[in-house]
Order: sequence, then structure tokens, then C-alpha cells
Amino acid sequence: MSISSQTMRRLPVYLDYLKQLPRDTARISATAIASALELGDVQVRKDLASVSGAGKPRTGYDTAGLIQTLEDCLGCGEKRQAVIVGAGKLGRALLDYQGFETYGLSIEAAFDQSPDAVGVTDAGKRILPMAALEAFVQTHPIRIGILTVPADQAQQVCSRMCDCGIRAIWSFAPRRLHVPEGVLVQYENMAASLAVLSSHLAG
Amino acid sequence: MSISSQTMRRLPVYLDYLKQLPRDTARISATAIASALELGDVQVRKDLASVSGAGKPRTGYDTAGLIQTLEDCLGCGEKRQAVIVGAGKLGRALLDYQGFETYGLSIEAAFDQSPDAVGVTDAGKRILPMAALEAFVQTHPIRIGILTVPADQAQQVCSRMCDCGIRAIWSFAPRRLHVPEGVLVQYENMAASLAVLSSHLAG
DNA sequence: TAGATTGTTAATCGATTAACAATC
DNA sequence: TAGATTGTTAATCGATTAACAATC
Repeated sequence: MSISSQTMRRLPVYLDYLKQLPRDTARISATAIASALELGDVQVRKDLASVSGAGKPRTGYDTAGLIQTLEDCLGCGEKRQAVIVGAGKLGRALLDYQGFETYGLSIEAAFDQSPDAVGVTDAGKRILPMAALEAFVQTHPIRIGILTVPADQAQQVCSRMCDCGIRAIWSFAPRRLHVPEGVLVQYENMAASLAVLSSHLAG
Repeated sequence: MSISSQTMRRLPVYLDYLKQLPRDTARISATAIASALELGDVQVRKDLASVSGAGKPRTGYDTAGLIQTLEDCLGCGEKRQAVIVGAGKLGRALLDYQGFETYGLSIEAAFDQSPDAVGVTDAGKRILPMAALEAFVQTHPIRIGILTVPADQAQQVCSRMCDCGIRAIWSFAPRRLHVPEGVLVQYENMAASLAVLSSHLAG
């Protein structure tokens, strides 16, 4: 039974909520989670059922157990290695951001075509020249590529990533990408969010 | 007739695509747009119909006219002013990013509780102390607040934003926010995208 | 036992897709 | 005219919500 992508997107929201609860919260009900997160209680129960199945009538879920289950499901325990291509402001911000480690993502290095960008960041992460991309990816267990290059270079860099074996691409570039069968592209479309905000202000 | 939020999110995607076409592309069909963006042609036609209605059978849409219509609809012409609270790496990256100007968003200043953060960025944008937030928002036409503080400060900062008249909040903090009636919160949930990527690699 | 909660089955809702008439 | 394309109406699909039996 595969988990729908809508459910998958809510799992880290539940996990964040559970982790910020007081330490002594031994049990928690779907009803309580739903009310805190402003979601439907049936939706929460259904989402949790799709990964856990350990809820008990009357008492709810064991908090620690549920956190463990969600972490397992999101792969927080594993270390999934990624590289970033495009060491502009956004690329460097993501590179130095610690928060993704919580979810098992470790960004190993960034690459940039500009010789000026090459070096080491404040957090001690390496920025390497573009020419080093293929060798680096092939000598490390890199499976995720993060794209923070300008739109007009996105397809070209994406193709290079796919060619050296990257299986999942997280793209911040506003451009639809063409990838081989089996490679997943996840678009982080900031302009889309902005459009929704704007239409609220206008309407 | 109000535009659905799914459609609204696709409008900037269409706009980006149209703007990168060769200058001499006088007309374009929904079929062509759909095939380039890997969407359904009926979906594109329906989205465009909801804002334009200027498509002509056999010839398609006037490219320049469609760009203009989309820009109007997304408010690219207006200047919507925003502030950022939280001048960490992500906050500063967004502050200095030029790309949002294209969509009519102008980030006027950032605010941070740490005295060390206060100053001026590379791009010449001001970072001010938190105490200056209310006065700044009330003396400028700020309607959008961008939240890039840690999760545990998000609600408190969000409330201050709402209190001084901000009507739309774009939050990068992994925390559900409670806002008064009429204020829109748009969550940019990076962990959710990461979860989808991870499940692809695992599954 | 009574009551709160889970998990499942059925109904609803919204968005996408298919079918087709209208038009240039 | 013939053919490509638009825009609309109906059908489908997926996700959310409501109703309810099961359980501790």
C-alpha cells in the first residue's frame, strides 16, 4: 500500500509538531494533533494509519513510538547525501542550513561555474568548480541533486546530474526539466506561492 | 469568477515559459505550451481562459498579449512591499534575491533580534533591530511579511506582524501559525518536498 | 459500564481529463 | 472548404470529509 504524496507531505509536519511537545507527553490523540495543526481529525488518523497502525482506542498513540515511526518512514535515520549546483546566495544558504540533517539529508558540497565562488563557506562546506561535479558524484554515494542555478542553465546542469547517476532532483529554478525515466524532479516553486499571496491581497 | 489556487500557482509557470520564447514568437497555442511544460492541453486552455479569453481558434494566443495579461493578473506591475523577519542565512538570501521584483514584490528591509545581524547587506538592503519592526511597517505601505525565524519564535513574530497590519504572511518556519480572520498564511514547506524526494529514493 | 478514540466504509468535494460543438 | 484550435459541458479521478462500527 503506497502512501499518497499529499500524505507524504504532511508527515514531516506531524513529526515537527510531536517533537516540540513537552517531554512528558506520553500519549497523544489524532484529535489533539488535528486541532493544533488545524487539520481534520479523520485526515490525521488516516495519514497516521497509513504508516503506523499503532493507535489505541481511548488512549491515542504512544508519542515516542509515533515519532520513531515517522522518522523511520521519512528516512531521518539514514544519511542521504546530496550536492548543490549553483553557489549563489540561495545555494550557499541551503548549503549552510543545518535543518535538513534532521530529515537525514546531508549536503556534501556545492559546485559553481564561477571561479570566484570556489572555496569554503562559513560552515566549512566546500564549493568546487563545475568541472569537478562528475568525479565527485561518482566517488561519493550521492543520490540527490539540488539545483540553484539560473533558469537558463537549469536543463543543462540537470542533464549532467542525471548522466552521473543522480536519481532525484530538487529544483529551485523556474523551468520545467526533462529527465530520463526513473528520475524524480521536485520543483520548489517560490513564484507560485507568491502568486497565491498576491491574489489574496488583490482579491 | 474566482481563480482556483491550483490555477493561480501555474500562472507564473506559464509566464516564465512565454518570456523565454524567442522574441519573434508572435502567436502560441495552448497545445504547444502544454507539451513544453508537460501538462494537459485542456488544463492549459482552461487556466488561460480563466484569465484571458483572448484565444483564437486555429491561431492560438497572441504571445505579447498573453504575457501582458498574466503579468497584470499576477500584479507584476504593482510594487507590493514586504519585510523579512529573521536575517539568518535564508532570510538574507531572500532579501538580496532580485528575482521576486519580476513579480512585483519588493523586500524593503529585514529585522533580526540579534544586534550582530543589524547592518546593510551586500545588495544594500537594511537589516534593522526587531524593536523597529512596528514603526517601519506602519510608516511604509507594507502588506506582506516573510518569516524566516526559527520555529519556536514563529508564532510570536507572526502575531506582531498581524498586529501592525500585515495581511499576508509567507512562512518558511516549520510551524502552523494562528492568525486573525482575513490574514493569509502561505507555508513554504521545504521538509515536505524533501519527504517526497526521499520516498522516491526509498520506494 | 460509559465515553473517548481508532480505523474503515460511504459520501462529498474539487480538480483534472475526455468529449465535442463552435470558430476562424 | 478542411483542419487546427478554442472553450465548454460531462465524466473521471483523487483526496477530503462524514458516518459509524469496533475497541479499550
